[in-house]
Amino acid sequence: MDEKQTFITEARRTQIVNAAIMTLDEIGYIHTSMAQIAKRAEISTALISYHFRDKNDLMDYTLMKLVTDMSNYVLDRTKAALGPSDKLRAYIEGSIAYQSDNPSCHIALVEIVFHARTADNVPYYKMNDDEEDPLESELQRILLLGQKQKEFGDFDVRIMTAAIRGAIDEYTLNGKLKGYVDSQSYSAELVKVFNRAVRCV
Amino acid sequence: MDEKQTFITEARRTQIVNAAIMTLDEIGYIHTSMAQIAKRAEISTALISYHFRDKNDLMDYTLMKLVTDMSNYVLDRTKAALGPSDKLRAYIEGSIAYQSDNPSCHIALVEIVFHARTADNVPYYKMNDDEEDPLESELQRILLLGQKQKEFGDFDVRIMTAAIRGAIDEYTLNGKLKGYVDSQSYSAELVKVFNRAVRCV
Amino acid sequence: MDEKQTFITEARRTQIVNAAIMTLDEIGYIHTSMAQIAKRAEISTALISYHFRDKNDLMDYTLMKLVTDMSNYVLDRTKAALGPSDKLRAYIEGSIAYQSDNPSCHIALVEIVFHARTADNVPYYKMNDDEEDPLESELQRILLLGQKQKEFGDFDVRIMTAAIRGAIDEYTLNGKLKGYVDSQSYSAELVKVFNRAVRCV
Amino acid sequence: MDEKQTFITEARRTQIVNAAIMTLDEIGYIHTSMAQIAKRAEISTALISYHFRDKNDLMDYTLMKLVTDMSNYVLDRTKAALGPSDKLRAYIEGSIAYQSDNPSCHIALVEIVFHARTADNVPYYKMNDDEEDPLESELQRILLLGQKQKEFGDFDVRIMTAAIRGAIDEYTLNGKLKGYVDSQSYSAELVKVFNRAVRCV
DNA sequence: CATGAATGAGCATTCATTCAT
DNA sequence: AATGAATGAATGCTCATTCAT
Repeated sequence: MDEKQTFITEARRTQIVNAAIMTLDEIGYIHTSMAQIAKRAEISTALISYHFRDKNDLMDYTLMKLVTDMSNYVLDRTKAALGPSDKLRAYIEGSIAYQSDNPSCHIALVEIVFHARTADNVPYYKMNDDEEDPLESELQRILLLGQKQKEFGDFDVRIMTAAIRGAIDEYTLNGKLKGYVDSQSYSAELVKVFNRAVRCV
Repeated sequence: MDEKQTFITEARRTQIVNAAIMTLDEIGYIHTSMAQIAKRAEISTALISYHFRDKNDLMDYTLMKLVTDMSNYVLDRTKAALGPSDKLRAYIEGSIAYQSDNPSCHIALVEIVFHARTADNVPYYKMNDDEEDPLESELQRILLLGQKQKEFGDFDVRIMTAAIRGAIDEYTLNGKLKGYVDSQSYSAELVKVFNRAVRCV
Repeated sequence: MDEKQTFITEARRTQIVNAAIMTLDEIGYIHTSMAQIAKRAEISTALISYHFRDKNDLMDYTLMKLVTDMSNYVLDRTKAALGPSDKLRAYIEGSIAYQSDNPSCHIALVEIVFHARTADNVPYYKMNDDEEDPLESELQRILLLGQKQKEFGDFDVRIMTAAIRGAIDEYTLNGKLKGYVDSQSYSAELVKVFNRAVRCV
Repeated sequence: MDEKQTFITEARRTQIVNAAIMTLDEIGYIHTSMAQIAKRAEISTALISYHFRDKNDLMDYTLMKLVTDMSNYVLDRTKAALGPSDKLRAYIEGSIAYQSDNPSCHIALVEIVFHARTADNVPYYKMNDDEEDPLESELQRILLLGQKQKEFGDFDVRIMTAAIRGAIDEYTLNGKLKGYVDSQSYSAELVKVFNRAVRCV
């Protein structure tokens, strides 16, 4: 019985989170009200309040799920690749492929990150907590490995990490870019760019 | 008389826009209501409505001012630099210096870009209109010049532009980064990274 | 359960509509805000928004109810009367009796008709749509019947209809009149007047 | 000098009143704000406040002008007519002709009468003050004359007055009617109707 | 577990009016 | 005489949340 209830509860939470993602993608964070999410989930708003403490709780949970999904997607590819160069390629290609394969999810993720704020009103994108971002760590690990194996030259790993990730995210954050190149070309060219950047003479 | 009145009006508009920037920085786009802006400007909300058609008008005007300010700041530096490599350095250093010299302005800019939407609910960051971004054009011009003068190698200019700008913006958009490196170090390292990326053998 | 919920909702809507009628009568259309209606209904304004799409929706619904009520009141009397002359008498007496028996309702009706406007800003009283007014139709039917049965003479039915209805409404629309004659005398005299008018030699 | 100022003042008041009439006709009482009137008069709202104590004062003054205009229009015709029957015809025809010759004025008049309220919130149309309406008095005088000269039969003069005036006003207040008959036909038929009604055997 | 009903707080905006100039 | 600037109050409406059922 208890198990069954938990199962139902879990299913509901998933259903709500998926509706939240749809809503975020379709109408953006600002217009994403409990009512809009409830409409898409075909349930009442009160039921959302029942399953999540408040709107913030729902957004946090949704963000977590989105981050985890994306991480798994990319990490699967980097783990499978052999050697730092190949792993770097897998990282870049995987990241951009995720964006174009799951556009709704990536838009939802962006909408939350840039709109949600902590209780003290600190925006998520400014946050500097101790929680580690698995994708960031993975990229750092790849770059360090490359330096250790002398495949890569000398550079500040965290800054290179930031540069690569910024360049990757630009594809979602820059509407004009999408109109100019498809995701595969962008990712292929980015691999070349950072291959050069990483290999100092 | 007419001049004086225009002066008063212009001063008020400036005051309101500055209050809007403060508000966006402090509490974020979502909580930036007319009332909050008015509070910071120490005027009534009705006075904002008197000087701006509506909230959207105020936000657009504010965005325009922020974009223009930042563009001028960076363009002043790139125009002064000689030769593609130096211009590229000036572009990167200028962009990041602006962010750290005018943190409120840059946050306000980010808040508007990622939250504001057109009448058809298209987010500004997804927009793909014909209006050219002077900073983007300048960077493209610099890269083309470098290629023409054989100082830079062969690469897709628009993609390289996107990569550089993404890497630059990462400094504002990634809270952890700021905790790790100061803006000068980040900008210095970024210059090195893209110097290598741009110079193919 | 479903029935009960519908019952509660219907009761609330009725309560709100009645409060709207009271408000219209007491302070007139212009001052009839959601807040004033809510105050009289002793509920929150948000609850009105919950039960009606918007203010216009509430006003339309209220108007419909008022028109229906008045129509039923008068039509009950004309249907019961036999022969054109008697029906005409019943129409005039019924119409004026309704006004004096339900003064709030009739004032509310007048306030809506003369103040409400369509989305294109056309006042209801100027509207010329195809929807038929049951009271107007009934009066036309009575007059036609009288002509067919040679009880009435020759005249333009629609114009006579307008004249009779205008004379009836004058009792509500002319404050001085009420101070001079009671409704029964007015209605009795009107019957005489139009009996003569209708019976041409 | 004083005279000149008074002249200017009077001209301004007239200009404002005319703008008010235009506004009332075009967008209705509810939307007739000081700003809308000022826009049409091509002056500032403050100037309206300077020339009229408040909005109510302006509306009262406008109503007075409209009533006077219409009265003069009709009275000119009834005074010129000879004999009760002819005067009655002149009254009905004149009233309806005014409506169709000065549609904006008549609409403005209706809009004020049905929307404006005294300080104690009594609607103008319900008012029962001692001030006499020159048109009402004239019609009563005509009917009394007819009875005295035995041209008209026996009936309550004030009620007949109300009936005639109600029937006349119906032409403006009933949008469908205008779609069905032109004003001349309506007025001709009304003359016939009340000729019969007035002449008892 | 799920909902309809209900609310208080907040929103952008409009308005008549005032006042210094 | 005329205006632009300014305001407080009020408007219709939306929202996240609560609660009895």
